[in-house]
Amino acid sequence: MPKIVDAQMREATRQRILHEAAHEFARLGFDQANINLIAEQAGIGKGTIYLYFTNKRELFQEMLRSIARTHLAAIRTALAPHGTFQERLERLFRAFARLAAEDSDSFHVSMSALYGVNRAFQEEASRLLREYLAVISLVLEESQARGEIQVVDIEATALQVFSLTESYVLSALVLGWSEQAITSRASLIARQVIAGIAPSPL
Amino acid sequence: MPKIVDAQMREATRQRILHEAAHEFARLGFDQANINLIAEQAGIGKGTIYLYFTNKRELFQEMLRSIARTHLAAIRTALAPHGTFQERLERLFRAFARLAAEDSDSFHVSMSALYGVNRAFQEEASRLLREYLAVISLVLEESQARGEIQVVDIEATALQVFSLTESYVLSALVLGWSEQAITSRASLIARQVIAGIAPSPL
Amino acid sequence: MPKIVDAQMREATRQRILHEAAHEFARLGFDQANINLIAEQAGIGKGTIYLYFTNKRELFQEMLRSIARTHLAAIRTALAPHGTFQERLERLFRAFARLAAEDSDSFHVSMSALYGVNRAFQEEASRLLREYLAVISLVLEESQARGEIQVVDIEATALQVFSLTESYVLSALVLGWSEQAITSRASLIARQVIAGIAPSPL
Amino acid sequence: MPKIVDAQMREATRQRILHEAAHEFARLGFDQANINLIAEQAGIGKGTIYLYFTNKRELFQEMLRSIARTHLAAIRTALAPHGTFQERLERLFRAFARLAAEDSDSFHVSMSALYGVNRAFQEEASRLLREYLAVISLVLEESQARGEIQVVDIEATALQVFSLTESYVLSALVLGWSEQAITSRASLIARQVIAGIAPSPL
DNA sequence: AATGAATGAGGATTCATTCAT
DNA sequence: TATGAATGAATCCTCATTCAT
Repeated sequence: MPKIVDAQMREATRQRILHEAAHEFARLGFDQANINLIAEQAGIGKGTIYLYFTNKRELFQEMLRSIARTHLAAIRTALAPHGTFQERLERLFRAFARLAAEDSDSFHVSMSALYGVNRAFQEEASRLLREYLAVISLVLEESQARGEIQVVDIEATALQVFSLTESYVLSALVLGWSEQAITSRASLIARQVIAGIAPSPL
Repeated sequence: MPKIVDAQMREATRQRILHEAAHEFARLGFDQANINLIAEQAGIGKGTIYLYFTNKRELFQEMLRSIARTHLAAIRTALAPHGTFQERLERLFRAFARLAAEDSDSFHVSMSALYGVNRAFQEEASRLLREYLAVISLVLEESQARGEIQVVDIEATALQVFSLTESYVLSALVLGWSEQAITSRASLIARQVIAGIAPSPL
Repeated sequence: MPKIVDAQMREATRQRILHEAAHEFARLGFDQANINLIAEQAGIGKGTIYLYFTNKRELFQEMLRSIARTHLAAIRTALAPHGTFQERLERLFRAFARLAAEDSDSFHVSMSALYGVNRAFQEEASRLLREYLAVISLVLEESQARGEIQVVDIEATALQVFSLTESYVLSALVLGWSEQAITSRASLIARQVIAGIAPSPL
Repeated sequence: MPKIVDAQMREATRQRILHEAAHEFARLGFDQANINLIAEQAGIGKGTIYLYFTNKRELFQEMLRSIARTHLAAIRTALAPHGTFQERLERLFRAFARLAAEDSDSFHVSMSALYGVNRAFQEEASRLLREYLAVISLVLEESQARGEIQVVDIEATALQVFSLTESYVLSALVLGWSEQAITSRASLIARQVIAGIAPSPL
């Protein structure tokens, strides 16, 4: 069955390229990243990369989608429907902190796409953000149905939750905080989100 | 007094360059932005830009500092010591929304520097972030002294406030929300921040 | 054996670049010489030149070394240890005249490096000059050992010999003399050098 | 008589420009030399230089002619018709060594024009060389008329004399010899020239 | 399929020169 | 006459992409 082996090899190479691409794009940004270097670090010839991806831009977008899939999976797992709403939020927060710590390349690249100025990728980044929000919104709706919280504007609230997790983690990274320091605040943040969503009288 | 006129002209030109630079850098990012085009749009020759800024990099940094000054001024005004803590926070949130709406170029560029991957400007961006946080921290300390809130970790809390304002606003921009839509939630966000800072028992 | 062919092709291309470079550098000098034009005249794309040489400067230095090797080989052949000292000197003089006539580009470039003001290459040029002098010095020592001449200061004398050959030839070129006109004086120059070295009483 | 004062001032400024130009051209060569810097060091505005010289090229040529005049004057003085032919030659040799030591800028610039590759100035340099040779030729003719020497080809001999002085001095400079070391060989060189010109039987 | 030598578009920067003051 | 701010032509070099092998 050489075909299957070939297909596996091909997929393995593809993943290796995506991995090294993430590393380089995270390190230098889209423009400064060097295709030749990515190929070299992936252990293939520089021409070969074009057998897997149309061009640099396409490589970047595929890498972005790949990262998005990983992140979304982590988000979905974290938000799995067991435990209280607060526990689910805490898990989400910790998941982000872990992602940022374990694969900071992916995290940086993803953030850069979202907030970076290169409008060329804004559309893709926007789609990415909407997917994130969709997952969070789903949880909000569930929790509302269960009477755990009471939300007026689901989308806006989802955005708040997102801001309070991904952006908080990123800012902390920029300031050089440890994963430990970030995670230790998970519970507080979760409580704060809930407080903001279902405010008790001041 | 031709000297004053000249100095005024010079400053006007400098500002025009900075403005167009912000536009281009916001549109295309640092690498893709074209110095020649910036000069052209500023109505000057391409060599002239180098009479005002040492090189492309310096232009970018100066533009960043210029934007930071504007943003910091807006932050300081918004956080001026009158009204309750919640009112001050609301004003801060509205100020950010307004900045983002009125000069989205500046906002994007500033965010890109903070969260973008171009490590070349990370140091400057980090300094910028610290300045933002310093202003917010000051207000937190004041409010704590007045007994309005009770904060354990000032710096971490300031970061939360920052995340919940600037990042929220930016995400909303990415999603294409109107300033109206963003501003209308100012009160809620402010309440949420306070809830997170001085949590009432759940 | 495509490898050998490739290596041959590569070396051929390299030589073609060096040749055209010598032509352009001789025509316009280091600064005015145009890399793009050199590439074009060598029949390759402008990027290709950088696959063979790091940069313009490196190209110039390599070209200089290449010329130096050729000149040194000619000098060594001319000074081969057969015939009288005067005959060897005559051969040296004729060799220089021939070099200047056959590849005036190389000759000009080499002289320019020695006497030109571009300090950037002075170190390399100085090394080049010392190599020339070393070869001549060797012959002087041999001839002295054989009792043909009597020299007090070998290095200074070598410099004299060098001046009276290379510089004389170059000046003649500047004045537009023919190789014929230059060569016809070889015998006289050789005699003069010997007279200066081993002066008979006036 | 403000006119005379003005004319004097103008001439003084012109000389200052020429002096600084020689310094810069000697230091960096024609292309790398910076007009602005020359103006600055001459204590005038960068526009002013164009009130004295049409353009950079013209400035260089004027500077060359100015240097040539100085050198020719030194040559003529050295070769003044008193003393034996050998004494006159010795004075010539010492004069060159002194010129090279006292105003190395001029010496380098002049050599660079003669032997440098920038063909743009070759015509001017050639003219310069011919003037040098004309003066030397005159002396040769005189000395021949007096029966001091016997020369077959005046022009070629003049070129030999020139090579043995200017080029020797320059080569010595390149090798870092002191003026002392160079001058001390004046007598020997002069004798050698005469030996070459009026060879006694070997 | 894999390779990497060759390509050339693209752009930041310098600096001689102009000209309004 | 003197100035220097403004100009833009000119060019080295990088690197994504192609294509012959």
